[in-house]
Amino acid sequence: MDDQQTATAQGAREATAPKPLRADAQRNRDRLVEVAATAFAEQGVDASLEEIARQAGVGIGTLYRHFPTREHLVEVVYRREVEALCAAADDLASHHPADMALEQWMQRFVDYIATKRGLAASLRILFNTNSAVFSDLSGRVSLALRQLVEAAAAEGSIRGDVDASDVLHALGGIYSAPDTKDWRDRSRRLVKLLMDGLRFGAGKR
Amino acid sequence: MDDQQTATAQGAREATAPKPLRADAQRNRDRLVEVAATAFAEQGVDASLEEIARQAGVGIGTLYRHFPTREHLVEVVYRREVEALCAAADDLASHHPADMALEQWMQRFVDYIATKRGLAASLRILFNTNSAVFSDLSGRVSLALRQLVEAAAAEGSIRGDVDASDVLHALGGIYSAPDTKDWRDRSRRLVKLLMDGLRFGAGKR
DNA sequence: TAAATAAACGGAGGCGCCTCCGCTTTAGTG
DNA sequence: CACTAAAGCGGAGGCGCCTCCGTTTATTTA
Repeated sequence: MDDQQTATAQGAREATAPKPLRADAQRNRDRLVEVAATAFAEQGVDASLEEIARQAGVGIGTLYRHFPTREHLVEVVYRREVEALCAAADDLASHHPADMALEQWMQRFVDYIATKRGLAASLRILFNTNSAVFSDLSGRVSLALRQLVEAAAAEGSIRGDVDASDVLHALGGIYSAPDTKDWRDRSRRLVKLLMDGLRFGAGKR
Repeated sequence: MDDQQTATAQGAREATAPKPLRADAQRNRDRLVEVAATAFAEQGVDASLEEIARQAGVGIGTLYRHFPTREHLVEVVYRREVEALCAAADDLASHHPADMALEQWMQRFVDYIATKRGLAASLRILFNTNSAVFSDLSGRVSLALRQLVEAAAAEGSIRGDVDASDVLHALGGIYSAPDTKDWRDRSRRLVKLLMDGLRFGAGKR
C-alpha cells in the first residue's frame, strides 16, 4: 500500500535499480499521491496540479520533479487504487466465509468503479499510450477475483460450475449501464442478484 | 474554397438557416481560418491560438467567438483542405488526359498526407468525438478518386479491371509507412509504380 | 444622412501549465 | 560534531487558455 516508487515491480528486467529516495523526498511523494487520489476522485483527472501541490504542502516544482506529466501522476494513483482493491480480496477472504468475501469484494468493486465513471475517456488515452499498464492491472484484478471464486466454490458455498471469467463477464454490465443517478443502487442489486444465482445449487460440486 | 460558415452543407435537416455573418465578421473568420491552416501545418494542432489571433490581426476574443474550442477550428481547417483536395480532382480532370489527372491527383494526395503525419493522434480524437465528420470527409475523398479512376478507365488510358477502392487500398501503404525523412520520395515512387501498373494492359477494357 | 440597434470586437484578468535555477536539507565522511 | 556533495525544494516567470463585458462598427430604419 505504500510502495516508494511504483517502479519496475515484478515484471521486467530490473536493470536499473529504483534507487531509494531521500527521506524528505519520499514523504513529499507520498503526500502528493494521497492528495492527488482524493482530488482526482472528487474533480476528475483535470484537477489542478497546482492545487494538489498546495494541499500537499509542497511547491509545484516538487510535484513536477516527481511526476513529469499529469499522466504519470494519474497512473500512480490509479495503480495504487487497483492494488488496494486486490489487497482487499485477501483481507476479506481471511475474515469471512468465502461466499461473503466474494460478495463484499464485488460490492467494493462497484464502489471503485463508481468513482471512475466519466474518467473512461481519460483512462482510455492512458491505456492506449501505455497498454502494458492496462494488461498488468486488469490481470491483477482478475487474479484476485479468481481466488475468491475458487475458494467459495471449493468451500461449497457457491455452485461449482462457474469460474471467475463468468463472474467478471456478469459484472461487465456495470460498466455499460447508463450513467444515471441510481446507477450505484442498480449495481448493488445486480451484485446481490448475481450472488443469489451463484449460491443456488451450491454444494453440488 | 470560401464557405462562410462550414455549417450544414448538404447532409442534414437544414432546419436552422446558417444566417449570414456581418461583413467584418466574415472577413475576420476567413483570415483566422487562413492563418490557422498554416499554423497547424507548420506547428501541429497545438499551435498557440493567441498567436493565430494575433497574426490574423484580431483579438483572442474574436477567435473564441467564432470557434468556441480548438477542435472547432481544427475541424474547419481540416475540412477546407479536404475540400480543396477534392476540388482539385475536377480541375485536373478538365485540363489533362485522364491518366495524368489521376497520377497528379495522387501526388497531391501524398503532399496532403505529408502535412498530416504526426497529427494522426489528434485527428483520431476528433473523429472519435465526431465520427460524422470523418465519414463525410472520407466519403468525399473516395468519390473524387472514383471519378478520376472511372474516367481514366473509360478513356482507356488505364486498365479497366480495377476500381477506386483498389487504388485507395494501394495508397493505404502511405499512411502506415514509417515516418522517415525520405517518406515523401518513397511515396512519390509508390504512386508512379502504381500508375505503371494501372497503365499496363490499358485499353483492353 | 442621421439615429437606433443588433452584432461583433478585443483585451484585461484570472487561472493553470511547466521550466528553470538559486537556495535548503539530507546523508554521508573524517 | 562539522563539513561537503548531492539531492531535493519551491516559487517566480513566461506562456497559453478561456471568459466577460465595455466599446466599436455594420446595418437597418426613418
